[in-house]
Amino acid sequence: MARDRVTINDVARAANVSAMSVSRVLNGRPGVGKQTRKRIEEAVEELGFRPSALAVGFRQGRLLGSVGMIIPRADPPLFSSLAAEIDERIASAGLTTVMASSGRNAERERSLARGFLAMGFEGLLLFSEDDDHAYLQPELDRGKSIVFLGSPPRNVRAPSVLVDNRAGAVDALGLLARRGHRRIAVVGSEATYQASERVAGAREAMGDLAPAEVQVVTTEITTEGGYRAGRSLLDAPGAPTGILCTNYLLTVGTLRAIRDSGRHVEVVSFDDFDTADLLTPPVSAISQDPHAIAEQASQLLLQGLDAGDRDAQVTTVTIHPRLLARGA
Amino acid sequence: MARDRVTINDVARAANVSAMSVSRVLNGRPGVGKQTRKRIEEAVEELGFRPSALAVGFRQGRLLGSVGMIIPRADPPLFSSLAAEIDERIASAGLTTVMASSGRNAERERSLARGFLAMGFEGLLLFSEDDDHAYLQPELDRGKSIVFLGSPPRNVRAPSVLVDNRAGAVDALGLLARRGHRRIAVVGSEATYQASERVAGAREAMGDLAPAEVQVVTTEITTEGGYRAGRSLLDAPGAPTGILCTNYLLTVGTLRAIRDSGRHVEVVSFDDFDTADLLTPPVSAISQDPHAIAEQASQLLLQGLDAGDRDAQVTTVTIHPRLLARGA
DNA sequence: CTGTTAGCGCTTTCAG
DNA sequence: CTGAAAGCGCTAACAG
Repeated sequence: MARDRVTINDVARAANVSAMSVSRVLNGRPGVGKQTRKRIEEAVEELGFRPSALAVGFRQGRLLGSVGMIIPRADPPLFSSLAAEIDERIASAGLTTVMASSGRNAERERSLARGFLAMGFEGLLLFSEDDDHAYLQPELDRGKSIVFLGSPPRNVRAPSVLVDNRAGAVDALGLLARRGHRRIAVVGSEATYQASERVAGAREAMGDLAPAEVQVVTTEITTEGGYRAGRSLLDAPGAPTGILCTNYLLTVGTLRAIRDSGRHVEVVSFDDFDTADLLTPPVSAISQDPHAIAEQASQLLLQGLDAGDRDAQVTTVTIHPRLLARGA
Repeated sequence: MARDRVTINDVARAANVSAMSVSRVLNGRPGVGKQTRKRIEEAVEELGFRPSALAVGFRQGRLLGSVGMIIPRADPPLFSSLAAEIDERIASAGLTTVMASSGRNAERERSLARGFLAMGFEGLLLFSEDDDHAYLQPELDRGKSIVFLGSPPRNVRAPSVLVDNRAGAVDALGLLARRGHRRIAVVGSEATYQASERVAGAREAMGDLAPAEVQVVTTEITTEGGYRAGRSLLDAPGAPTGILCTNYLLTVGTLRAIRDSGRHVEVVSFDDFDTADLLTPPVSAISQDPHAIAEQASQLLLQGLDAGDRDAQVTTVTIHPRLLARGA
């Protein structure tokens, strides 16, 4: 029973009124008698009627109350905590954040971004790993509010909240050098914008660190990749005594490699994580403050939503990550 | 320019054809001449036309290709890894997973669940913390595929993938007892179904553990709550030597309390986490295998989507969590 | 307080 | 190969 969608007309018929009265009741609008209202409410309940958000959205030309957020993956702690923080702020502005993950696939990222906007979401938070965003020009022209997170918009003008990845990497190497390490390694990756910025930062800093030697190993962004990179560093002669890992997963893998090697190696992790202070020895970290990023991002997004048509100047916020020196 | 939504009619006009031909081209359907097709494609490009997913969905009565997933929060590692695993599987079935988090608020959870279904998603994965799901009856009657994760459907029949939380807690206490601990504590919470099941399991097991003494402390599910609970246990006389933490956040907080107290305490964590094996001493864990859960959940969901109208029997899959004994 | 009309953007159906 | 008509469910705008 009730296999077919129950429409507003079914309710109207059951309550012996017009669809308009039902609509008014549904939306809590005045202009319906107490009796009638009651009959309608009963009919709604009876039939299990749910207004089709699709029809409403279609009618209004947009889906009110929702913004989209696209992240590369749901599981890295940074993305998930950022997502949670942003979600909270958007929620307290009375909106719903709808998320999807691109699975680190640019094609999927694009179709999600377009899809969300086509579904009538008026705002989009885009944690992009794509290197061209020109395809979003039409939706920007149409006044959609798009905020880039973590990596800058390419070939398109839009507000963004960025992190100074290079500076973070420089700080991290500085700490290792200050702590007396002379053989330093960087376990990194070129797979994403963030990762390669960090590696680039490390490369830039190398010159200033003499007499310390810095070697860079790149690998895929997985714990396994980190483990292999760590093993290869530690098994070779002249193994490093200090390592910067440019990503959480690489940190975990490298830490396992260090444990298995039995050596004492100091690690700095780009991206802090819950248990960094609990490890022995504690792991120092470059922390991208999720609060700060979430705060800026949600503010920019909400501003963009309000802005309506006037195209405000495009804001870029760059956050300098903090070095959390632990141990020693 | 292009402030207003570009519609299929604008494209049709620009290309000097009817809307139907544009529609055919858009959907890759045959029956359009090469020349015409080309003109239309150019006009689409020119105008930056994007078909309104809202209009299409409305027309078809549903939003094809998407399923919804609701999680309590995006940041706990278990939810985020589960979300990522499920997303992957749904994606390889050619569908998109759209996520939202309830912020641990039952009201929000309901409106999201209804909202997703009202938006025309045909499937919903619900990681619920609500204790009544009768409100979903109408959508189930209408043939929506809803799969419950982690906690059972209440007052409604729907497939679910559950974890035997009690058994996990029993296993964990068993490990501590086997390892010779005679003063054991449980840091838990009654705030959610999962948490209270675990505490209940621990209470059940207490009798069988004599001569060990087991005390239970409940607190809020945050690292701070775990820290406070840990401190209160460790500062009191007869402090426990083994602690079961029934939730990741509680584990982190308790571990900090242990570190600060300078004591040696063995911890078992309900829910494994990346760095559990890297801590000193290593932290044993009760692991809810995200792969297994994701596998079952996505399968049930996809089955439900295919099922159409025939209401198959309602499947409940219960997964027995694994004890990962570490150290010692 | 209540109802009628019209149309949002798209696609199905049926004619040419 | 192409187009005209009709309608999906809902709500503004306008009667009554």
